Amino acid sequence: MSGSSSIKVHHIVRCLSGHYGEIAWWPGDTDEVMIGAILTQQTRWENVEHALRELKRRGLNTMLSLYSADSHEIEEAIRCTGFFRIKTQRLKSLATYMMKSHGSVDKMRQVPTEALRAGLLGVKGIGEETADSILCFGFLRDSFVIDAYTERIVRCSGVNDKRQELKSLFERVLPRDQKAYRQTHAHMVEYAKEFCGKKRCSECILVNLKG
DNA sequence: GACCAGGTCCTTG
DNA sequence: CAAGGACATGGT
Repeated sequence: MSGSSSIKVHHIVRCLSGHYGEIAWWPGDTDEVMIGAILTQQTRWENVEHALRELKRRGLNTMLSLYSADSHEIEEAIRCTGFFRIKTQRLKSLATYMMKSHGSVDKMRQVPTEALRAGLLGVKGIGEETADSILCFGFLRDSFVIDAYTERIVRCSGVNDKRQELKSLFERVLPRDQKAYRQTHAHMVEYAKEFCGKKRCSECILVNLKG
């Protein structure tokens, strides 16, 4: 919470940026980011990609189409992502929120970030990480995503704040550049997958990537 | 077969 | 509030 944590986070961000540079992350239009954000919950991205292709093949890759789609068909398309029944409900809930509260995805673009975030969090099945993913990657807002990986990485450096604290910490440290928000999150995931196996996280970032 | 994956919700203590 | 279980398929 103090300056010490800010410096550590700043250092991590700089190290990762220097190590990975600019990388492509989470392509897709706003609808597909919203869908992918739900599908990727506790699931590998490769499985999500497969499901997204399957949805697209059936013309179910938009909020509008999901709104009126047959739930069983959605379930079939996203089965490979696991939790497919509950995720189908969540997609339906998000599509319903979009329709009832805004009328279209384009209308959502006009909503201020905080209001949109509150609306998304009101949807059952959308928590902080999913909401921030949608805001950051789908609507290009300055809302940093804290996931399990990010939490694990900063913990290796002795930053033990909880997710809500981490979010504001990162948002204080990062430049006011939306692209930096996206890149930094991408770097966190990339690094964690490479070095932070659950078993031995002892080799922390400061060791693997010497500042 | 065991264990984990870019979470979230619900129930208990 | 913290902890534990449920949701489910696919890869190592």
